Amino acid sequence: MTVASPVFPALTHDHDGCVRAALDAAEQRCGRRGARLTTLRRRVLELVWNSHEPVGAYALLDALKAEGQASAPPTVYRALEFLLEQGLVHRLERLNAFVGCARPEEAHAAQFLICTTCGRVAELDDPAIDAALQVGAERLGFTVTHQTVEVEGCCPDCQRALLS
Amino acid sequence: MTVASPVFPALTHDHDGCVRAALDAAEQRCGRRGARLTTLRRRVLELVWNSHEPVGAYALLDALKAEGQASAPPTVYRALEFLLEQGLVHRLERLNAFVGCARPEEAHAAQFLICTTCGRVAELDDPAIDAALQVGAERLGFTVTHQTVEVEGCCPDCQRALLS
DNA sequence: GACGTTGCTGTTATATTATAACAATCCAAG
DNA sequence: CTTGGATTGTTATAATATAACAGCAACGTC
Repeated sequence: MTVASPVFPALTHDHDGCVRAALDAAEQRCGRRGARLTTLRRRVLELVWNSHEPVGAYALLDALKAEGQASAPPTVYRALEFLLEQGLVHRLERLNAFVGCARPEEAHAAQFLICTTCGRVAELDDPAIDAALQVGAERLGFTVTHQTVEVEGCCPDCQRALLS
Repeated sequence: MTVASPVFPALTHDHDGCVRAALDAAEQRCGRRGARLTTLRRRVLELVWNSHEPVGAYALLDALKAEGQASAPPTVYRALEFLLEQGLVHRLERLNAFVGCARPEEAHAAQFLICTTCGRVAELDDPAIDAALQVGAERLGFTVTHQTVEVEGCCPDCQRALLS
């Protein structure tokens, strides 16, 4: 079986396993932290994980409505806010969209690679990038509280596809 | 006289000089590139430069209206699009707002330090950060076309102010 | 188990940011 | 001068996000 990848997932990977793993990790993390992963929140997390592409809030809203869940924008935004707080999803600022967090276990300053060809996103957690940022900021006496690092470009799969 | 700073400008710096320098650089750059820095575009650039804080598109729109310029959202967004293309302003994704480019002369991958206390923004052009990103991306076979690096935190001035 | 408190969800309304589409105008090149 | 392309004006609307309040469910305390 193919395992969920921390970078660009294989085009044919066990995505159901991917989602299950994410939901299990979420249950555990919320349990430990005394946070309530309600049915709605769990469902939104699952919807976010349904692809490795970022999902917009209104796409999630439509999905909820489609399955009969009474929903309006705040329904989705509140669930997302919770999931962000718990470190279970990330927000991509350039896209106004959300992806599941690849490493909900540990605290981390994430960086994202966004393939503008296929739309997939890979989450990096590269300490070297983080360090370079900290150093650059410190040199100006600036104290960092949060980083947004989003890199656009072309993923390996799409580069191969474009050559052939 | 205090000179325009590439990082956080002194609280009392020659801001008029700052703006004039930016407009002059813009004229030159557009001249060289055969781009038309029209009255409207020049005026929008000037409004962006009126502070070192990021400005939203609708704030610019209000400013234009206030001075009698017939304006609607497309007026401002089109001017901003032009200025972005020419490398004269940057867009801050986290804030949906715009700042003047500190180094319109040269091509560069910019990083931004956003002070969440005073709202000012400093533009970095730190090759080490750029390099770390390139390396991290290459390691996955990812080709970078654009970077968004926005760091939130507390600037030196505000740290001092908070201590006293 | 009743009760109050807290947090979660539903609902309506609205704010904020951004773009589509087409008409009018300007301007530079021939 | 006129013609073609770029720029601006104008109207309408799309897409993203939040405020405010009401109802309800879960949780601890007695």
